[in-house]
Amino acid sequence: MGLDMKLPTRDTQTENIKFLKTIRLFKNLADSALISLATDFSPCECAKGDILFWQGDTSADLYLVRQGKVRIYKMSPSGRETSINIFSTGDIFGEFSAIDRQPRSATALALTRCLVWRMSGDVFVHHLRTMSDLSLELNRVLVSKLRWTSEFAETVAQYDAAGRLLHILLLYNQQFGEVLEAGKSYRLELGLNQDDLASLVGARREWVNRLLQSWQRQGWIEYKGGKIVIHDISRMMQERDHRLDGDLLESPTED
Amino acid sequence: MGLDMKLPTRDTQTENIKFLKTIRLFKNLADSALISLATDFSPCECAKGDILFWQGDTSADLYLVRQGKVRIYKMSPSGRETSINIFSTGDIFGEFSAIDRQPRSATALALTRCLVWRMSGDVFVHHLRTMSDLSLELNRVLVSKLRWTSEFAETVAQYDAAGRLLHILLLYNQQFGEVLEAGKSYRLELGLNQDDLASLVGARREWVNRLLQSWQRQGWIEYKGGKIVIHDISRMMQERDHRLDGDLLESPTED
DNA sequence: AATACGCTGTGTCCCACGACACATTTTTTT
DNA sequence: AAAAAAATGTGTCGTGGGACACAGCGTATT
Repeated sequence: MGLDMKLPTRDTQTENIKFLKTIRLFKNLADSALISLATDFSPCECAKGDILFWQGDTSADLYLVRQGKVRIYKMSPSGRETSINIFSTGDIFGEFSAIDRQPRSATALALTRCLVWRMSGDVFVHHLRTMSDLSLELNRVLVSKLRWTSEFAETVAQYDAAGRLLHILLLYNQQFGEVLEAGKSYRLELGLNQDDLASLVGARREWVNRLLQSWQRQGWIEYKGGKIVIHDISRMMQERDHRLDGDLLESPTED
Repeated sequence: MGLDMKLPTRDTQTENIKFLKTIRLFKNLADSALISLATDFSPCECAKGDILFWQGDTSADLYLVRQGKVRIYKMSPSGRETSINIFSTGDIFGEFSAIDRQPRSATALALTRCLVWRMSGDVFVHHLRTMSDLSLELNRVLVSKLRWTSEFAETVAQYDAAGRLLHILLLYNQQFGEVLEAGKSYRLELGLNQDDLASLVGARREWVNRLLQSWQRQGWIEYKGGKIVIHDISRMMQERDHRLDGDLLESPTED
């Protein structure tokens, strides 16, 4: 969109190594290991709108985002888009299929023009096998994802629709929100319309609309064309927690 | 409860090895590796109702169920118990904390008298570090759990309460159901009362009761004191899918 | 400029499900 | 066996939120 700068296609080796060191998965590795990894990544530029892989296909490459944003999404059986993840510089994705050779569970779409590094799944597994530190760190990374995902899975059902919407917005804000005033206001630009949001939280578009409207009227957020400005994040978090099943009796909050 | 047989406290070494080979995480390992693992597990008998670890504590042992059932559950902030998982013979749990040294995210409770094998987290990590096959297989196991959990997280919100209950019952049935007639009827003994089921699916006990009653009246299941007999599993699956958001328009099923 | 299509706002109706209130049954304790 | 506690069954009422219908709007297309 507004990104018109040149993508860095010709980094020097030391720059590459420095970059790899910023990735959690790689940060504990020796330089020699990093060099070996770096040579097995092949840079690959893609245009906005390009598809890196499709849900269901059997490719098994691993990707590392060097520049830009990639969106991972899934189609539900009813054909609606569900579950979103946005990866940007420094994030790794596609590792599931590299590791277990199962078909892709989602589609990866370049949201902006971007530069990604790609490594074949076989090569990655080879590195895992030979670098025990890498494999161990991957264990840790996967465990932390799993903790997070389980936490999420276990709590979704405890929220009502409004709680789920707040929950998801706050989660995305943590990941992608641009800070306007720390602990207070943020800008979230997900490129999701109300239909997308609705399918994410398992609600109807109309209801999402009404919720957003009402929060907007309360002055907590501003919603305009997929862009959300959060004015009072702590109020939103409070409201979300308030909507946890069973919490409803307590805390005599009047509005 | 009805389990009065002796727990096997003194298996021979070959029996132990044979047992370890039935575990997905270990099944590809060489015998020498298995022997080394087996000696680092210490068997540990516990009574029904014993707590193996508490949510929040900093123990980091890994457990392998040799006999019996263990339930993993969590307290929501509002103090309600959310049951997450039930493990039985051959299942491994507690590996998260062993790997990342974070506090336990849930409590482990022995549902029956059971025999578990325990290994210190440090020792386990040591094995991971020295057996690359083990670490690799752990990565695969974690990825498959992640795929499963994400899938679950993404779909829960799409079901109504009845759909979620069906969904969970069918999942548990896959894991623990005793086959009465393949593809038709099963017996499920979870040791969960209606309150537990309700907290699992984010519904009220009374509603769960009404749902179970109604399915019972339809002849699909039988519910008695925590034991569920499924009479017509395909009918239940059909009903569950029917309740997936967005599927409601199609399939003119009359009942 | 005109038609069209995708997104957003809002009203109206209605049912799935939560809240509360008890009755009844089963299990546990003494 | 009696008493207490836990779990289950059922009625009544209120509401969150889904279904449907249609009215702006904005921005692509011709």
